[in-house]
Amino acid sequence: MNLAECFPIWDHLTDEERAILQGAAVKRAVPKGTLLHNGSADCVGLLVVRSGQLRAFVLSDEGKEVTIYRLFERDICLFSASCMMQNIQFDITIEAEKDSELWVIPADVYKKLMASSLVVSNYTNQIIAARFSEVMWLMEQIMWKSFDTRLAGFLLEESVLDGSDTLKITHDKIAAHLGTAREVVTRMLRYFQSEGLVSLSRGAVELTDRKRLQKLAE
Amino acid sequence: MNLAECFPIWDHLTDEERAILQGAAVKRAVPKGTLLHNGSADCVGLLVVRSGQLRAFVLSDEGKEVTIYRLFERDICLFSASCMMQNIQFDITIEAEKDSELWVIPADVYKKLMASSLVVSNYTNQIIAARFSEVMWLMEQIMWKSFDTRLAGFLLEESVLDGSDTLKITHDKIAAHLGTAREVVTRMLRYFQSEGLVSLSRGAVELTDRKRLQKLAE
DNA sequence: CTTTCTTCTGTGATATTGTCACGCAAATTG
DNA sequence: CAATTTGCGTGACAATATCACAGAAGAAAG
Repeated sequence: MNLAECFPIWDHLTDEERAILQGAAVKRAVPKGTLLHNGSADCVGLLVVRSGQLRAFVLSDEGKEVTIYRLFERDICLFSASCMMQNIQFDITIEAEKDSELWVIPADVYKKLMASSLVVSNYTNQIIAARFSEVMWLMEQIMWKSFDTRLAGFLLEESVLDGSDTLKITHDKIAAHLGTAREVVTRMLRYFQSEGLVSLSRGAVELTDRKRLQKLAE
Repeated sequence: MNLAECFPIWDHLTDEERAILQGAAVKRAVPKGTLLHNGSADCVGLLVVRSGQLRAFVLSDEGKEVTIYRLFERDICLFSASCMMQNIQFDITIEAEKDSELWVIPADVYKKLMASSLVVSNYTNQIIAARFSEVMWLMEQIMWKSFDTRLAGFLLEESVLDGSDTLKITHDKIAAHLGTAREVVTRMLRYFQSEGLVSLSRGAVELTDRKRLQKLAE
């Protein structure tokens, strides 16, 4: 997967701009679990996902987490380069959720490009707006959906991403994704199991009744 | 308050761009309580606050609310023109919280400007990033702060905005701002009163111990 | 100035979710 | 195989949300 395929605006760039991007971009392969960006501590630069999957989440002082969105093939992670926008006043953490291959584009290179290219600037706008939308969606979920609904939705989403009915995931991880406590997940999963929606085993959740889960998730 | 004073980038626009903006902008005065934008139902265009105060909030299906941010003099409200960005996938509602004077700039005019002016595009970026930051802040508050903390913070903020220690506000309104139920607000306020932090009367909350409220709000 | 109506507040009962404090069992390591 | 780590289960309790009222203060109507 080359850069051109990841940037839908590639065709609208000048030869010079393409050269700058191509010249500055560095390939990087990271194994599952790698921490790619840690709040305001670093400013690795723009990450472009060539393959694999990243997770963006918020970390509280006490170490609690909530996943705010995911990044897949061709997605661009701006917030690993949030230092280049002084108006971004929050910290996000990014980790590789699967073994991934990335392009890394230094923040200052992209910043210059944004400052000089209308196409890049407008495209960046689109990206931020898209992430913003995901966060708003999450907020509405957190505020107004009950936990069973959110859990059912999460399980279904995971099973789509994994392409399998049996999720290899611990209650702890699920809790971190949803921003709640492990016990809460355990209890709800047991309830789901008693209702025949899932089947549980150590480190795994098997979805046994997608239809009813779907209904729960609305 | 003219347009130039509201756009920090005014000096960086071409004469033509200024003329376009100036020609398209319409003054509008609205009384407190006016609904300026209602989800995806309309697309009034960009709102620029000449004076007064606006409130942006999210509305659930059941009619519950949370305030996500406010707009003051010189602030620009993009989301009343969110129709011009197809990546914005959420609905917010905007209302005048005080009698306000606005400039209204038609969405298509601004859209064209954004598509042709690097300065405008980058500035729009900044605005979105700023709003995004406010929403992220709110999310962290909702997720990880207890309700007494949030309430104390809200009361202090209100008293700054009103420039008074005695807030003319009902428990219902407070609940809508914070996205919770009226009873919850009532109970916490009673507790605050029993602790000597506030003094309550019908339709009003008087802050009697700012220091301890501040400490509560961290 | 009463009466009526509406808005705002208070409160108990109950449901849901979060927190704390454990204990146990399955894997993993030495 | 013993020791340790990791994941899960559970009861007790705290915080917040929901529901169902009831009463009180102010506004409107007569």
